[in-house]
Amino acid sequence: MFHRARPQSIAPAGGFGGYHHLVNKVRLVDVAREAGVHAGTASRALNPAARDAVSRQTVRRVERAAQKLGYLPNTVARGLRTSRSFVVALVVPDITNPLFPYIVRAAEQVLAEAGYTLVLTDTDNRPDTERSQVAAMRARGVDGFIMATARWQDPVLDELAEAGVPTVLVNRRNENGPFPYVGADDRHGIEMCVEHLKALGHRSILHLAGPANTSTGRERAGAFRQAMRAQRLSVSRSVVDCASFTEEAGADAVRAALARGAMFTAIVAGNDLLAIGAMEALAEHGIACPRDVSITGYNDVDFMRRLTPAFTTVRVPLHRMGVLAARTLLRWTNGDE
Amino acid sequence: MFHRARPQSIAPAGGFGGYHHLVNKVRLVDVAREAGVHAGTASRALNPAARDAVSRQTVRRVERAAQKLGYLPNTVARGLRTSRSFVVALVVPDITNPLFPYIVRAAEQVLAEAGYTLVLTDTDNRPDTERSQVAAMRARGVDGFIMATARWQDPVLDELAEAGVPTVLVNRRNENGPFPYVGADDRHGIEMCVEHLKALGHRSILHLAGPANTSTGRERAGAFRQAMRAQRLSVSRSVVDCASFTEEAGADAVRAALARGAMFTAIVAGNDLLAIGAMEALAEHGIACPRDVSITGYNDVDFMRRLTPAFTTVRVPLHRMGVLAARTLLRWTNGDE
DNA sequence: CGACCGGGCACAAACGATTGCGGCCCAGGG
DNA sequence: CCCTGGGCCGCAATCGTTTGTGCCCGGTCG
Repeated sequence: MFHRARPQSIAPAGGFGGYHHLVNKVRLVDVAREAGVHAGTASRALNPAARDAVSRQTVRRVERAAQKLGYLPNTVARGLRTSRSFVVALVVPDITNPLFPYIVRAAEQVLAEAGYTLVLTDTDNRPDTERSQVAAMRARGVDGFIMATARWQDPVLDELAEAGVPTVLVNRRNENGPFPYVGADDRHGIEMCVEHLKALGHRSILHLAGPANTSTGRERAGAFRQAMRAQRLSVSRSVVDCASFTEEAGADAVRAALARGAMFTAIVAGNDLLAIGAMEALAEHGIACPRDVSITGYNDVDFMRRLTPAFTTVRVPLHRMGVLAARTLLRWTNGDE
Repeated sequence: MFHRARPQSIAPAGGFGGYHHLVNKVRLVDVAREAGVHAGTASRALNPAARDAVSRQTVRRVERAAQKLGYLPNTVARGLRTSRSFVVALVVPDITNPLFPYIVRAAEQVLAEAGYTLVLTDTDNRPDTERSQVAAMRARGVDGFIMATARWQDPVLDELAEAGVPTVLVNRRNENGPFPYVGADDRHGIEMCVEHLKALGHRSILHLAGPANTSTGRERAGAFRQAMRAQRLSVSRSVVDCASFTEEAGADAVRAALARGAMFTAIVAGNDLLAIGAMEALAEHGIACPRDVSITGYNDVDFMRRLTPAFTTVRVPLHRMGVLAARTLLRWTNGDE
């Protein structure tokens, strides 16, 4: 049950008027004049990489002047000249999916620390908005992309590859591209689920596979089949495909499986959301979750452990993935290697 | 229970090498040459606002040429000349707080549609990183800020106000500033909670108040007192402060209240997370949640309804808040009013 | 003593788009 | 026939920073 709050919007009386953009009027020339040198010299003095072309004292004078005037370099002008923006774009399919905020947050911290800025774009799971957003970011001159939206066959990634834009894939990857990929070892995770369920005595296990156009979907499915065989368990008709990584898709898949009379005592879901959907569908048929059927999830989204019953799930090092993805991209854009 | 997945990172053999930045080599001059006109003319032809200074046919020729060459205007150069970046910064305290992704997503959609780009910065609830991030964004020349981090007394906001940077507050606001604010009507929401609990027969109600340096914390507390008085219920010693909007703080507050022998049959929590923490602390004392004590939350964070027991909570129109905040900022930066 | 060298700095050309200004041409009116 | 006016377009300055080039000067070596 919930109550609904009234929205509210307070505007200051008299509108917005009265502000002029008086921000940051001090340019490099001003600093140079204050220090009594030419702008070019001031530029070198402030640039650690070119600082050795300037005398010790001049560096100090310029620094002091910059400090005094509160100089902030104009990133736009610099970007125009150097064709580097120190901006990277992070593209996610849906930021409200609790999986992504952790990645976003981690990447942003690493990038900010390195002097980069992160722009976020949410594609709402739509390939066409993904395409247009990526184009917009490229026009904006971002230094690179972290893509969390990879599909197994992904034209957008192909274009990025062809254009040679520094790009790192996270969480999902495409079939064959040149891009570095940062993700968890799904094979191992699924393996653990199957072993866990077998140890509990289960023999007939169903897998709810994520969409086949995502690497996570197909790889977990493949891992499931392999793990089942390794455990000498039957895999015939034990994998059912889900249209997307959502609760609805999970519920639908389970309903379909029940309708065709599938027999199982446990479910390995490709995703936490699928697991929740599965549980709901089972409940519709009077099947209780830990009692009649065991379910494992995937991702260990934070609230999983607060649910009743608590799910067994695979924890994915989301924070570390974000960190790693950002670092990998930085190594690339900074030209190391 | 959870299993832990091994992290994994796949780098393409041979490193990153082999890419050169051959992206978007076509400039306005190229388009102009293709169309047989001067760059200035091409610029006007492509700019809807200046298009009427160019003949019908020239516009067509330029457009065709741009299309053919795949011209994308260089946003950086444009930004340098016009001193507008078409970028707005959205500052959140913690993106993993499930409250914010909805706002982020909504704002980003509105902004993208208007040709703007959203840069996200997560301050990790630290005022100093907030300050430095805002400075960095300003140097980058963003057109405006959407701030979701407002504290009741907030020097960063004061600086933005003094500098005249277009800024809109969302979800939280500061004590007295000139900035438009978009949020829900907390007073009304809390009122509904109190009425709801009273209708259930509760007379001794405890309020877990959020931090006093946030508007949401203090306003909900004020609303609680007012609503209690309106219902002719006692408010003496019925408000207990929490250090932050976290489960731990909620649990601590309830433990403290129990320790000092507070009597209550219901709790109005300032936040869903506080509500969860409260429930856990009660459970420690053998107090069951819907049976012995009723709890209401606030925000209707998505998973609240999956918890057992399901909480009564106040749904806040997060999406609409994001939309409204973005629109408000756009009106400002576009100079309307 | 002249030539050479190199540190330290000024000069000016980029980067790519926008925009005020002025010139050209043609039509229409005096 | 000349002048004017307006539509259309080219010219060049401009945004603020980076960076290649070259001058100047003091010192050292032959």
